[in-house]
Amino acid sequence: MEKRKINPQEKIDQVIRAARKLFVKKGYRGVAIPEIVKESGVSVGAIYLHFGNKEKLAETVYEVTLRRFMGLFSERLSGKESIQGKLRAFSELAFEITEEDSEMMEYMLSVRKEIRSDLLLPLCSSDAFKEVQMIINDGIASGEIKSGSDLVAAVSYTGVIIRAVELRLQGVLEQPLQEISDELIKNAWAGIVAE
Amino acid sequence: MEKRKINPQEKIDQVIRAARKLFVKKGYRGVAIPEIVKESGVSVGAIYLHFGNKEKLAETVYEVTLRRFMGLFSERLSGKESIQGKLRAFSELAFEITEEDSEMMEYMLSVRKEIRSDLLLPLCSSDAFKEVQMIINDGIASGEIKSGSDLVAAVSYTGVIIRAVELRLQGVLEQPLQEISDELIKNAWAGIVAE
DNA sequence: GTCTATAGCCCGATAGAC
DNA sequence: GTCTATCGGGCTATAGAC
Repeated sequence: MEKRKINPQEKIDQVIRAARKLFVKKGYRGVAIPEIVKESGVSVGAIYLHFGNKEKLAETVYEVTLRRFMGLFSERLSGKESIQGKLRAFSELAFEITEEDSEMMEYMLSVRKEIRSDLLLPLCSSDAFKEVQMIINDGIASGEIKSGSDLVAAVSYTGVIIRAVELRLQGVLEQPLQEISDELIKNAWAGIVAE
Repeated sequence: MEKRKINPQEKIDQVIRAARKLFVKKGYRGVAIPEIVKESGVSVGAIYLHFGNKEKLAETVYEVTLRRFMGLFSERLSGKESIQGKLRAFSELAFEITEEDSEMMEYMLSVRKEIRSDLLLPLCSSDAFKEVQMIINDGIASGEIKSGSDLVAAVSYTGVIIRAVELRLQGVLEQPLQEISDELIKNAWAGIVAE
């Protein structure tokens, strides 16, 4: 703890942050390694030593971001018991991240199959979506959510939330999402609640 | 009509179609001109003669696709009088294009600011979205849609529809959208209808 | 371990034959 | 008008000094 020799992990984090920022702005192929060098302050050699190549770097950025989001989501979920409360927790987390770490949210929505890697699907279609879908399954089972396809219900609910995030990031929605959070969550819920 | 000399417009269209297909698959920067040559059967020289450069080609692809979508949308809207009917027309058009010309829909959802050009916002945030918002404004004025922010209502409705399209294109939704169209449209409407 | 310098490659755009 | 051959530039990845 007292040793204070420069932490290699710190450099790695700087590279990941810089890379994500640039990927969001210009896309994977639009970002050259020398740009990441300038943005992160870490040299080309160090980047290739730690990440191997550009594609591996992108995959690491993806995994770190995904892990962080799922961690935050789990935290928020704990303690919530009602279906409605869990879905509200998901929505409010999405809104908060959008306002407080818009770069992270923008990255999650913009990751596409630009990279050859087949593993890189848009974050919000993968684990987080599955988690929401399980919550909705429970809601249908308990009768709180109207019966029908559970997938359709999940699409309907998350659609409202994610679209709001997208349009906020694009500047179409000018107020912070927290200010319209209640209205949005009410609409999303109204779409799927049992009458 | 009998002259039958090769139509230059035909070649242009082939290039546009090929370029859009490849842009969807690999992103603007991921596509090299020689690939477009191979896909379209039109030579490098001809492409540069007609489009000037790669960026202009991308802009043309964008404009042509936008114009086509807005045209189809206008057609569908004519004759519809109720607010609910107009919104249904929008939704069903989106679902139909997704199933019958998935490349066009995927392009519309995937166009990002990859190109330097500032004019290229995601299609579904621009004119089509504004059109839907006007319909919703009318609905609020007439009392069919619950009062509140008109933007929020538009976000809520289109969110359900667009998210369904996205997940269908990604293969998460396995049935054709027409089969779940009614359920989706009912959910989207339930989110914003006056009680 | 970390850097800079550069090799090697591929792309966009053009020039000039037909 | 349409083609092919090619140039210059910028990229990723590596080699070798420190």
